[in-house]
Amino acid sequence: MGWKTKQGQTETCYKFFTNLANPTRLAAIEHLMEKPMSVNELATALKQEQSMISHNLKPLLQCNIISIEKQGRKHIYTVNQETLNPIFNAIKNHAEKFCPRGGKCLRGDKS
Amino acid sequence: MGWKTKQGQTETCYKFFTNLANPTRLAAIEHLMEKPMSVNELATALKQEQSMISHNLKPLLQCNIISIEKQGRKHIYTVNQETLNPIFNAIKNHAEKFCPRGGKCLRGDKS
DNA sequence: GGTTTATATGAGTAATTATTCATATGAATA
DNA sequence: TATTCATATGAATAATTACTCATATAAACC
Repeated sequence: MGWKTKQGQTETCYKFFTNLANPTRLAAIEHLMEKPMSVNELATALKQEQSMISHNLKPLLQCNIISIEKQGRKHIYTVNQETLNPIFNAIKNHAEKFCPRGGKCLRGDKS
Repeated sequence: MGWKTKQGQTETCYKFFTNLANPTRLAAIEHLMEKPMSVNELATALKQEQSMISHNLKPLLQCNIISIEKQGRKHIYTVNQETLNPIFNAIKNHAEKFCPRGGKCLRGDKS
């Protein structure tokens, strides 16, 4: 496809949004925003398999949406608040301002 | 899945990011940011079928990421700059600050 | 060094999402 | 009102992405 070789913001954004357009990864991010955690802690919190969490953290790490700090055999993941806060705020504002009834249009609700 | 019924930012963001995590839709947005356009103008600019453009504009419209103004038989689409500008700026900053060599990590480049 | 604990990886399958082609709708104009 | 132009929709298929299970790696501790 043409866009794959195209330089510019579109391509950069595509990768970025792709990383965030996943419920497991977003839930992980939401939890990590509360406090940094290890893979198993996240797996427990999200009631998901450890391998699934690992698989999903990987692309976030590659994009520096999260970072890792190894403490012994635990890997503690931390979110990049500097990047994510403004984005989440922008979406929150969007939902409030442009979406009727508290962002209903953003929730897969067809009514 | 649990997250589908869960209230809150995660779910709202999921729908939002899903809409943007697509190369065709991002390319359309990029073009519409230059100037508002009709479906056929976009199809020509992106070298894509008209029906593909229509299919892709639909979810963006539902989320108010773009808006429509009907001029006769033409449907002119306009991007919601108020929402998109801060998000794209945040990603641009992220790429510059956190990604080596101009955001290479965001471009599916494994090197 | 062997064992336990923590995380990562690979490969196959399931689920989701995108795209295409045919056709429907709907507005303008002859 | 028949025709043309512009867009939307539906349904089938293609492509992508997520998930699961088995297993590998790797650090800590005995």
